[in-house]
Amino acid sequence: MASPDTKKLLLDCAEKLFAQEGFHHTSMRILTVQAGVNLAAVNYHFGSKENLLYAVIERRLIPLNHKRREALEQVMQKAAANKIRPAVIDLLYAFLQPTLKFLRASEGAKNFISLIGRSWNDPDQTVHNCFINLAMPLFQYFAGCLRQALPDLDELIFQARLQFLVGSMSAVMCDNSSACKRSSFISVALDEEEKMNQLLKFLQAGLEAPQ
Amino acid sequence: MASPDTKKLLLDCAEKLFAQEGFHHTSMRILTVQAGVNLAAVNYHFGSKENLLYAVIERRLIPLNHKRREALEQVMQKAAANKIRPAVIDLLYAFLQPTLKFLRASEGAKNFISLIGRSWNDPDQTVHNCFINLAMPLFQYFAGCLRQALPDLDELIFQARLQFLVGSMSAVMCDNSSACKRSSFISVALDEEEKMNQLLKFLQAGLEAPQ
DNA sequence: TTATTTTTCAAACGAGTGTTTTAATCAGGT
DNA sequence: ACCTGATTAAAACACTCGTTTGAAAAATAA
Repeated sequence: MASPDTKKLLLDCAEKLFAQEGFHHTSMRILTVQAGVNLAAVNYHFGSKENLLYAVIERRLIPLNHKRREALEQVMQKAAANKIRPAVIDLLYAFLQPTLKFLRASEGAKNFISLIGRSWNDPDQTVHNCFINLAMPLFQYFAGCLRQALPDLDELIFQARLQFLVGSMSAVMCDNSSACKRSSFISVALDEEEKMNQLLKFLQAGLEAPQ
Repeated sequence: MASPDTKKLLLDCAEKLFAQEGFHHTSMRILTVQAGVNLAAVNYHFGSKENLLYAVIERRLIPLNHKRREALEQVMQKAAANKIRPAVIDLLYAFLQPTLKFLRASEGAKNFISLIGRSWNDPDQTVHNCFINLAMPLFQYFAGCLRQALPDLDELIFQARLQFLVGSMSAVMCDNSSACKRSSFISVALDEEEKMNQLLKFLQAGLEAPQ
């Protein structure tokens, strides 16, 4: 274990390039040159380019989703203790608040979040499958919580609204990337906290709209 | 003008493959084999792969956006005649209704809509720029109409909500693709009309939510 | 018919891809 | 010192990519 540097250099650089340029558009040559390591380092340390992608997503998504789950469970427990339904707004907050804290905490987090935001609808199977495998369990738990908060909603309508929710969320996440801003018609935007706050209100209103 | 067949075969096949597999993941070999034409046909008829993408998007998006603009202008004129503000729900309907009709009218339309839905956040510059160039004028008009329907909203908040709207819309559009369903956790879904209807209500509630 | 243009076809081109190989270099243990 | 395993380095591998070429084939015009 002589050099943890090389692995970290690659993870950080890959996180940035995958988010900004896309997974397939990032070649091993560009990646390794920018990271300042040898071309063969990726295959030596991670086995393959695809495994590197998994490592990039895993490194940040597992702790982030852990925080999210904790916050969600807290809301559910509180509701259960008071024998009331969980509130939609509380669940949304529990899901989004860790994301906001996460965005501020680490340097490459914005690139990572943008990578995640895009992965949901990525036409490329590699990226999509990797993301889905790592994100699905928590998301299904989140969906289950929301279902309990909206028990009167028709099941199909609930699922549709869940899809709208995912769309809005991933749009916001993508936007944090500098690459995404290249064509945005929005000149100056809200800071992250206020945008999250607005997303919260938007989603609450949409989810609780009359059928 | 001996063979309009080849061009149409290529456009149809490209529309399908670009939507399902992504632009870069669709090679000229696969494309031309599936279309039943020679490898060199794309470069002969369209000049390049990128020009083919432009042709694919142009063919359907220009008439579709024309319908959308007509419907939007009608809403705006009616509001102006009655000297009232246009209603958010009417504008949303004017934008989405042509899409729904379009989805039913033509065979490859679903693939096309899914391609468009993804293009908004596509990390690939080729796809993204092509889509933006062709879609932006109408979208800015649409945004202007919505702004008139929501004059009391803070400008930055309005722009944020616009972003949420785009996210939800593109999520729904992506979903129409068979490729996107591969990992969807949704077993049975609403038909297109009811989903559009639900999207309408969801967006209206979100856009008109208290600040 | 001949002449001319348009379209198709197979083959090759040059560049770029992820990965593997083989030797060199480095570290730590004995 | 020597040995051993981990890491780096340069080069090559096998492959795919979009595009181009030049001749054959088909369609159109005179």
